[in-house]
Amino acid sequence: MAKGEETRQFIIEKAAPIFNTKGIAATAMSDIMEATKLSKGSMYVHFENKEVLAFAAVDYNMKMLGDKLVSEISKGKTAKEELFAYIDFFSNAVNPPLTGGCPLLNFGTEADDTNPIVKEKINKGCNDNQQLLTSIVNKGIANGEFKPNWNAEEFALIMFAMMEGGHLISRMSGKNDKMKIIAKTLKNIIAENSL
Amino acid sequence: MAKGEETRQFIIEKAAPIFNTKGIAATAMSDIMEATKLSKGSMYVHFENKEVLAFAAVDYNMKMLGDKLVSEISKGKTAKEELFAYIDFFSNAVNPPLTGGCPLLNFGTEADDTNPIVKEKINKGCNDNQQLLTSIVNKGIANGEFKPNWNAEEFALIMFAMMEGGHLISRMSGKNDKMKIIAKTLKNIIAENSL
DNA sequence: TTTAAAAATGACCAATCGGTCATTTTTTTG
DNA sequence: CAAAAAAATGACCGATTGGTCATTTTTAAA
Repeated sequence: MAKGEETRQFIIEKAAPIFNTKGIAATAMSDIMEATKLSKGSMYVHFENKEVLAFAAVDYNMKMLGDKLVSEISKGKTAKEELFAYIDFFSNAVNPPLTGGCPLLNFGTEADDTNPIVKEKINKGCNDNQQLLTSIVNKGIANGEFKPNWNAEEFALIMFAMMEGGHLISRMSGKNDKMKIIAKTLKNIIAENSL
Repeated sequence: MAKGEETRQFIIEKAAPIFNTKGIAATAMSDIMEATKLSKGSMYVHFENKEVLAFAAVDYNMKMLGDKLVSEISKGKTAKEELFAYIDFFSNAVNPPLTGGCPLLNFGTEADDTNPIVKEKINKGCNDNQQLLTSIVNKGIANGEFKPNWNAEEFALIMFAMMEGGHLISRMSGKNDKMKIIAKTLKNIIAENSL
């Protein structure tokens, strides 16, 4: 990797958790300068403005989360184990896999009325998550693991919505008890649809 | 109402939807000045600083939403109708009852790592919503409307989480189809637990 | 090793931020 | 109606914002 691209990636890595924690509007370029120990001029060598850096940070956060998620899911041997791995992966909202919590929730609520580009990125992230869940359920149906009449898309939607809502609730309370109940409920639904 | 209190309320009313749309950090006092057509000095007669105004705006948004919600719910004659009214009330995320969408989602995700006071306000809002749902279900159980073994608290949690998650999903897509599926699913669960 | 290109620097800029305050205007009170 | 109190004004302040650019330093190519 050329030096320029190396620095660019380094800046994104340092900026991503700051944007995810403070939000795009509340994050100043000076915050990134402090985190990277780089000068202001250097930042603008690699990013034409703050917005472009924010876009890259949003992408990076989503990719990191997705990679970690896929890595966890791939440990499951059956469709059921994969769904359980998904649930467990997001079940600790107090100490989430990403600094600042779920980027879909964070950037989505900030962007929804102000930033159509970020909004569309998050929309894609939501759809990707649901499609991932849908495909796991459908695989399990094809496997003979799950009941053939189980509505995969509908379950994927319900599960994703419940986990995002649970994430919000748990982060507000600073406690994980309600997320645990949601996880348990989802696992029960999966068990009910297992053969 | 004294003139001072009148102006104070007027400022809050104008500021509330702006904060709920743009977020606390991204809302400038100049935005409020423009919306109220009041001078900067006047703002600081009624609010010692922006943070205090933001607190008042958060409270106002939550109270407005709660009042509208209670007003809708009170139209229901049975516990089941009340739950359905709750669902319908929040089912249009594209044109939500409050400008900017759900303040619990908006302020919660902005405040979670940066503003403990707002965070606690939102935490209380989440708990109040769940308690409201819990009490409706318990009333229905006492009524003989619902199955006596239905876990009211657990359902309240699941329903609230699903609606918040659905709200996020629908606002990102700009479409209401998935929120409708969530509403239908919740109504099915209620029907299954009805006698 | 020389040289051209890329990267890094930090002083500098205009605009905007939250906030203050002496002054004027309006409202309330006696 | 007069006097006191409260409310409203807008010029002004220092700090910070995102962003620029001439200059220096580092890297890569010949």
